Amino acid sequence: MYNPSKIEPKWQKTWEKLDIYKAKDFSRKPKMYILVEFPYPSGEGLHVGHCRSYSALDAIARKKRMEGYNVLFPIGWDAFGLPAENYAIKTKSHPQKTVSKNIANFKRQLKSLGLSFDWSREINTTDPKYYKWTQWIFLKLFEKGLVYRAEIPINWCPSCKIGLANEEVVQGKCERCGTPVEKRIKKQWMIKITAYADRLIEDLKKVDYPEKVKLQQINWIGKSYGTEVKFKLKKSHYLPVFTTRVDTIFGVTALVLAPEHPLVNVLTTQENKEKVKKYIEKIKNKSEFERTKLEKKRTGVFTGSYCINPINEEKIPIWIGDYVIGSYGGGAVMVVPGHDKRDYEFAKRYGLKIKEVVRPKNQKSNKNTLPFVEDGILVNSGEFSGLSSLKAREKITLWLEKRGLGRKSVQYKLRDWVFSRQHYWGEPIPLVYCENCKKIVEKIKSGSSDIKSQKPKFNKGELLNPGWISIPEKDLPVELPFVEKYQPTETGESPLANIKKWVICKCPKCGRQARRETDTMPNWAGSSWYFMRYTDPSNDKALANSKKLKYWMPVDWYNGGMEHTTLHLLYSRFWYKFLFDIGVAPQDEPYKKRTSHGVVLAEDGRKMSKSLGNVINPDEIVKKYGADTLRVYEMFMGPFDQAIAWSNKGLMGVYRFLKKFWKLSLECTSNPKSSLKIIRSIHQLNKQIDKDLEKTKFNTIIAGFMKFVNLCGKNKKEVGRDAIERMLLLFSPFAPHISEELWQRLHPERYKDPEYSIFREKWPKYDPELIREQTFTLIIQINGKTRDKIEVKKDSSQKEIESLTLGREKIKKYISNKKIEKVIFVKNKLINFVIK
RNA sequence: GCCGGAGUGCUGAAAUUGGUAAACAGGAUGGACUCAAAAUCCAUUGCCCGUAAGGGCUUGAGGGUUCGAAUCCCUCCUCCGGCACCA
Repeated sequence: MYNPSKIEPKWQKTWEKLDIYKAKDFSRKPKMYILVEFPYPSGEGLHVGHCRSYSALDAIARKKRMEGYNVLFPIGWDAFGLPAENYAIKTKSHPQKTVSKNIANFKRQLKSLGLSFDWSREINTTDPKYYKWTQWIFLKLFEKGLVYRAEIPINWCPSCKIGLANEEVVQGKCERCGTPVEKRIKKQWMIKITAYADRLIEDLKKVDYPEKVKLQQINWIGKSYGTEVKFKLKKSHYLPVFTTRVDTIFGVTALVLAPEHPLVNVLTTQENKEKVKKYIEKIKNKSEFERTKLEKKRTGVFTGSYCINPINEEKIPIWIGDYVIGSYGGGAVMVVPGHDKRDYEFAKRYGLKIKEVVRPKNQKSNKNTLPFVEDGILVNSGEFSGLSSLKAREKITLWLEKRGLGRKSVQYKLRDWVFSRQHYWGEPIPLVYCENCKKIVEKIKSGSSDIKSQKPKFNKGELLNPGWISIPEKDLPVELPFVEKYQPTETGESPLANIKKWVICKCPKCGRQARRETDTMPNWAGSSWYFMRYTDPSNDKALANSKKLKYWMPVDWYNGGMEHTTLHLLYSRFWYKFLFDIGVAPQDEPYKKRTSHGVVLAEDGRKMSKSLGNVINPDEIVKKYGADTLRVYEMFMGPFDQAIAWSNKGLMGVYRFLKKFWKLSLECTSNPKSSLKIIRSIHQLNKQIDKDLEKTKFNTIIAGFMKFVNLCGKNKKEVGRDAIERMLLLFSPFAPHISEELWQRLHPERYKDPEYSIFREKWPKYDPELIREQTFTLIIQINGKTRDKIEVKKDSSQKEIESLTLGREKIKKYISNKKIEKVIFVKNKLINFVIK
């Protein structure tokens, strides 16, 4: 009887004792670093979705070990962040406590699945020994001038009185209480990820990611090429405007500024002051949701000022409009109503002129419907009329460039990374604010004090952010103090701000009183470099030893969810590039190959959630049917990268299969040799697995195993030990417990060595000679329709086959007295007679 | 709106350098075993006509290329994912 609850814990214990999955730093074997996204240890426990991707990558890790690789397959905990904080608040227990409790539970669950993680390298982002290095990396970014402070709007829930992360805003409302979210301006730490935008796009060429992921990252970064045009204001001031369609510049009939544009006040004339003020007030009161989702109508107000179009000296009115984004392209747009949909609507609404300056190619008539938004041929554009849009963009930009009125320009949609959170449960930002140092830095900056003669030396970040001073490396980590009240505060400040004792400190630069930064890092911080820490998890001199980094990095295969494409995956690539630039990382890309898994939905097709009561608990499945059943089922359920609903019936099918296989292998071992049919079939399966596993086609691999077991079941007398042994070796990465148990029953003598395990065996190689078929099924078609098939000797010539097939009764009947027009012959595949 | 992906039996799905459509599993139906149920085993199962032999049809819809299309091209519909006033 197959009894997984008996054999599984037994082997899990043995494997742990043998330390069989430990990765060795440095080895003559080739290295293979296989990585799964480390989980956030939630209070709900392990999700069957974790099991899906972890068992799949576990199978790959196990196979690679058997193939002779020195495999690193580590695991850890991403335990900082809002969910942990909220869970702690909900359960009224300190996050430190809940996190360690949840980790213990997760660990037990992962171990009960028999995953081959190297537990000696377990890491935890909330461990001060770990986040010391998260803080260190932040300080390096600061030191190199990539960190700055900016006033940016955050999501503010007026009811809960806290700042919300974007992920917590659902359809413009607070996730918890449903109150519409407002924008509040707050000073935040920013990291200049935009400085790496080009490299983040360019280097995608070097890596093996799904095209979908690459495209999504490229779109997210959103690079567009265009021209910055300087519109003349009064007193030789200029207003720069970015456009990708400089070919339409003769059609400009207004400029529109974002409401938050810095020149709004200057440009508003006295008589328009009141109107503009009211308008901006109205915009501010609109929530972001209303501005983007509900109200697609473009509104605006005239400032009363004009500027001069540099191309033709035309006088252009300057407006303010809510459809212009402040943070993109300088926050100003040239309105070309004839050739842009939004501008057209705006112009119609406010009675602005509409000019046609581009016409479709091959069209001469004047009855052209505007707006015409595609490229075409320029008209009404002075000396540039007649040029194609493409040519005109080039020529006009050049014309402007020569006169100092414009230049080529590149814009990105990617914004800098908002790096501070006003929450408790995160890494403290290792900076202090010192009034005294601020004065000194300001003096240096104003030139009244020479930087070289200054006693305390300031780094680039300190000069860029006057008053903000780095904590010296020797004083890291800045530990998160234990507090009683970790709830978000009414003021929107981090709860750390209330701990006077912690906040007030000595400035490490000048020794005078200073105060600590009380904001913490976002939960993306710790996960942006964790894969490096696995190479050397307990190093206290560096984030990891450079030789170990050089040996293990880059990650050879990284699997994770699609939802991390534009956040975690982009952030961690950015940090790795930065660490490469300062000589810490050995390459400029962290992951060689990325694959992604689909989510596991509930049986009803909806997302699993406690409130819907449709959650599948892996513990129960393991208890009832065993870890092997769960693992194999989750690999079999469907294509790996696709979202799939759970099915208890499907799970049962896999359980039946394992039981069948158990019986078969115990019955068929007295016979040493299998028939050619059986042995050939297992070699074919061997080949299929080698091919399909690289493509993450786990479902077809499991189907292959089932097919083979069915074949054996129908031909029991032909099945021998040799086939079963090979099957066990092939099956072991997918269903490790049952395979090892049956292997032991086949080879009890080998297990006298206490160090022995099936996982110390070599991965079997298939014999290409053996699977080469002598015959094949010839498809006989008439006019492309299959009418007959016969077994034919391989490599038969067309002549041989023609005489063979034309003699057949069935074929004769079809052809009868009709004329054969053409014969199509595909070697070793088919013959097709075209008749009339 | 833009960008990406997909649409195949009752269900999850296989088949992609164009060449046997529906592998494998679930479900269903019938049968064996059983007092009975569970478990197990056997058979059937894309649809239509036919007792059968056999024939016809079939990969979201329509068109095209081809000896031959689930696969390539065009138009359209639907669903999923991402972005969303990015000038």
